[in-house]
Amino acid sequence: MLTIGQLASYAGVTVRAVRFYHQKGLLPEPERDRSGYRRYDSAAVVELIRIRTLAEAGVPLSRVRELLAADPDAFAAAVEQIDQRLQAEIRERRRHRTRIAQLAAGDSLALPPEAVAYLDRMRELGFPERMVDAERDAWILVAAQLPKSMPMYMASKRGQLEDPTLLALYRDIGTAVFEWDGDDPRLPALADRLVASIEAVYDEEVDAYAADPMSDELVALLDATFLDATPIAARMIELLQERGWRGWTKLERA
Amino acid sequence: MLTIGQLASYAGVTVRAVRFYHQKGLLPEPERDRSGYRRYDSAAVVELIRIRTLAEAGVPLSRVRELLAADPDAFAAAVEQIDQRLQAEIRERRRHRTRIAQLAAGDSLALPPEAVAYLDRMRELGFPERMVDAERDAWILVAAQLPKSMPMYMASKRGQLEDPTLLALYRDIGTAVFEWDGDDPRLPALADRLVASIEAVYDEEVDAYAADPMSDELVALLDATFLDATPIAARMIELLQERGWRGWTKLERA
DNA sequence: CTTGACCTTGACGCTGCGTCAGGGTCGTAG
DNA sequence: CTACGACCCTGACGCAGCGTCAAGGTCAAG
Repeated sequence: MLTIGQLASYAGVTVRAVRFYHQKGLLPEPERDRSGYRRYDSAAVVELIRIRTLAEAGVPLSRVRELLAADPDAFAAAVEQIDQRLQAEIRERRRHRTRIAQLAAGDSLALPPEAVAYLDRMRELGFPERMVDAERDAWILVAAQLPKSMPMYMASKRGQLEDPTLLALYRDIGTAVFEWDGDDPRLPALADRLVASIEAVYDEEVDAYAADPMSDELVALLDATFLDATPIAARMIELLQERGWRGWTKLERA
Repeated sequence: MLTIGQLASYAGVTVRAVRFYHQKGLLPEPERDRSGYRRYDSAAVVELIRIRTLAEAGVPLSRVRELLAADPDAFAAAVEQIDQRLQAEIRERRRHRTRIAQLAAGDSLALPPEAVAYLDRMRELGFPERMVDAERDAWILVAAQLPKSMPMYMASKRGQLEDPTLLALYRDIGTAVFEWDGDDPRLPALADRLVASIEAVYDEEVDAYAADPMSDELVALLDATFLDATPIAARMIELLQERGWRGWTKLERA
């Protein structure tokens, strides 16, 4: 007759695990000897090895109990289901791997590759780091809500970076955002240039964006981010409104 | 300013998760409004999305905290380590899949395929089911301790099944095990036949088994299984001893 | 004023055991 | 005979990462 320690070592599990299986009703409690020790026969080793085999195959213990008692058909069906679960877990891990592979660089935390490329292009063009950071944070918010639209947005933004007029405008907006006060006298002129560029592209862009529209909440969040980020925000929105454009993130003709 | 519910929905997590991240120090507790509600700015959304991105990539929360604060080099090293872990988990699931694939048939619970094949061959040859079951349980014990030796054991056993003399002996032992009493008068004659077959193969088999020897404990366990299983066991061991062979599972010249 | 949707803290539940704590028991060695 | 180390016993807490009540307070709309 075996003690619990011997049983456990034959089956390759810990003593604690054996007691746990007793508690869960997976393995029947054996007779006790006169000092209260559990005493097992060799059949218990076989049972325990069966339990361990299923458990090691990733079967939850609650199902192990069913499986040990199941007829061959039910057993086969259960095995099939468990295999499905394992496959799903493998797919999940694979997705995680590709995801963390993208995390190698700092920006890509929570951003798709095309957004990382866009931010890198901004850096190449000499935009200041804090402007890139602000853009990054805004795009993280968009990517979380509208991941499918990110390629479209990024293609559009990258195109704008290659237009010298727009590029100059962006640079100046960057300077204004980080260095000007809300009452800076240069703001109206900047608003004029911005309105001109909006009017040049608005009609085609609005169609592209309409396919997968931002929720009102996301628009409000991005507007709030802008207002939090710079003292010129409120004034700039006012100036745009005076010029016939309402909003910021999602501009509309007033 | 956002409530906890809005924050959570922007980041795609549950309210409970946000509070949990606060509790774990992953996300700083924000200001409260006059009624005690937490109020968040949009930067909190970005932080929360970062946390969620790492957590979804399978990073344990304790490491998420480090990672959010880590410099790029440490971050890259940590990412590498996490990737290793994911790969290991994938390999583990793959092993589990192959393992449960073997479980499709009942015997293969805890047995390698060659053992299943051996048991199937026994069935083909008309051995009674309970004898096959007894063999199966014994081999489960061996496979748990000496998995690498199973091909060798099974090759040996399968060879023996194809020898007509040994086959007849095995059938008769099976009958004796399940149907005779310990004092059956036919036992001495059966012991004579068994000894003859042992002596025919012992010297070569003993070398094969010596490469990866059974522990004394395993031998004792298998002997105990035999003694538990049939009333003829004790007498048979006696008769073998009279004929110069000690033991059962592991026979030695006395 | 009521309703229903939110917010608050606190506590327990889940898996599969690991790890004390605070005992008793066994076998062997001195 | 006693001491020692290696076992055994039960009971309880701990772990991750939240989900899910419980028992309230708050807010916006009708």
